[in-house]
Amino acid sequence: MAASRDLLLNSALQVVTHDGFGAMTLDAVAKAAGVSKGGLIHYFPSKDALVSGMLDFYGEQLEREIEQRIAVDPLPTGRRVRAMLHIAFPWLEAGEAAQPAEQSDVIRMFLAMITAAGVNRELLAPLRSRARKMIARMFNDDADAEWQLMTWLAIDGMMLWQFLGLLPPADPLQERLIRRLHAMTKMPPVCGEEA
Amino acid sequence: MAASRDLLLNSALQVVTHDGFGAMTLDAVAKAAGVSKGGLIHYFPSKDALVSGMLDFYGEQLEREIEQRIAVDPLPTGRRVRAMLHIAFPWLEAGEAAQPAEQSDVIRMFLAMITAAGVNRELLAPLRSRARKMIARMFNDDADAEWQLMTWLAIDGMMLWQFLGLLPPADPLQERLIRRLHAMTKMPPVCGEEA
DNA sequence: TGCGGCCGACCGACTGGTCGGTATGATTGA
DNA sequence: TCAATCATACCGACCAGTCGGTCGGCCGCA
Repeated sequence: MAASRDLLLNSALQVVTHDGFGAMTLDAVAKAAGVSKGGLIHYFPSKDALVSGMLDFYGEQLEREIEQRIAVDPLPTGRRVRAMLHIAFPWLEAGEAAQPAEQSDVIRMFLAMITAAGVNRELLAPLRSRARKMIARMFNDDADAEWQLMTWLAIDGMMLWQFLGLLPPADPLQERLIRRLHAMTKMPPVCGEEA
Repeated sequence: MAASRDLLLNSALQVVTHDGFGAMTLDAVAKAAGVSKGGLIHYFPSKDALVSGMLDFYGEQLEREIEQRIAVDPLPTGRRVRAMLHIAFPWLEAGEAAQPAEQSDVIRMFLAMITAAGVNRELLAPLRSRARKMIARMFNDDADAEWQLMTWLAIDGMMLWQFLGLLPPADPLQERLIRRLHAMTKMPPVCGEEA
C-alpha cells in the first residue's frame, strides 16, 4: 500500500529531524512508524532503498509544489526561485513577521539529501539530472537566469545555516535577509533594496 | 606532539573526502594515518573529541587565512566575504579560468561541520559563537553587511551543491556565478553586472 | 488450504571504546 | 655512574553493544 510507504518515509524524516541523520537506523525508523523491522524491509528492501525513496518522494513533492506556485504567479521574472522561497518561509506571503516554523518541503528535501550523502553518495546520482533540468527550465524562463540561480544558492546556504544552528531561528536578521532575497527575485540585476 | 595530532586530523578529513562522512570510523582514520587505534585514542580520547578537534583546527585555520587576506585588501567594502571567495576559489585572483581544485580550507571546514552534525549535533555549539562574532565583525566593517552576508550564504550554497555533486566541477556556469559573486562583494547594493 | 503481508528473533560484521602491555627517553638517587 | 623509577607515546587484542539484513513462521483472508 502506498499509504504505508508514505508513513515510513515520513517516519524516516522525523527521525532525522529529531535525532540527526546519524541516528537514522532501520530499527529507529521502524519504531517511529510503529512497525516491525520486517515490515519496513517489506517496503524498502535495504537502507539504500529507503533513502532513495526519501529522495524521490520529497524531491517530487517539492517540484510539484513549485510548479503549482509558478502557475499562479503573475510576475514571470524569478517565479521559480520565488516559489522556492515561499515554500521555505510560508509566513512571507501571509505578510506577517513570525515564523512558527512548521517544517517546509525545502528543509525536508535538504535533510533527505544530506542523509543520502552520509549513507551512500551514489544515491545522489539521480539528483544530478533533476538539478540539471531545473537549471535548464530557469534559463528558459528568466532573462537573467544566473541571477536567479544565485538567489537559489543563497536560499540553500540559509538552509545549511539553519541546519547547523548557525542562525538563531527567530533572529530578525534572518527575516531581513529573506525579505531581501524575495526582492532579489523580482528585480534583477539591479537590486538590494526593499521591493 | 602537535605534529601527530595534525596528521590525525588531516587523515580524518581525508577519509571524509574520499569515502564520505559515513565512513569516518576510528579504525579508518587510524589506518589512513598509519597509526594504531590506540595511538589515535591517545590523542583524541573519543570520536567526539576527534570531530571537535577537526572543527577547531580547520575553523581557526580558515579564520586566520581570512584575516591575512583582509589585511592586504585595499578595498574596505566586502573584504571579509571576498577573502572567503578567494580562499574557496584560488584561481579567481590569478585571473585564470581553470580550477585544478586543490581542496580549499572552505570546503575542509564545510566537511568538518557536516561530519560533526552526523556524529553529535552538540559539537556544533561552539560554532555558534564563532559565527556570531564573524557576523558582528561584518556589521562593523561594512555599510551594507546584510548584502555581504547574503553573498556569504550563496558561497555556502555553492559549497553544498559542490558537495552533493549537483554542479559539475568544470562547468562554465559555475565560473560565471563565482565571478558574479566576486562582483557582488565590491558593489553593494546595486550590482549584478561584471566589475 | 493456500497465500501474501507482516512479524521479530536472530546473525555476522562492524563500531566506539578499554586495557594491559612495550619501547624510549628523561629524572632521580645512592 | 649507573641502575631504578617514572612519564610519555604508542600498540593491538579484546569487549559489549549496534548495525543492516535474513529467515522461518504467524495470521487474516480468500
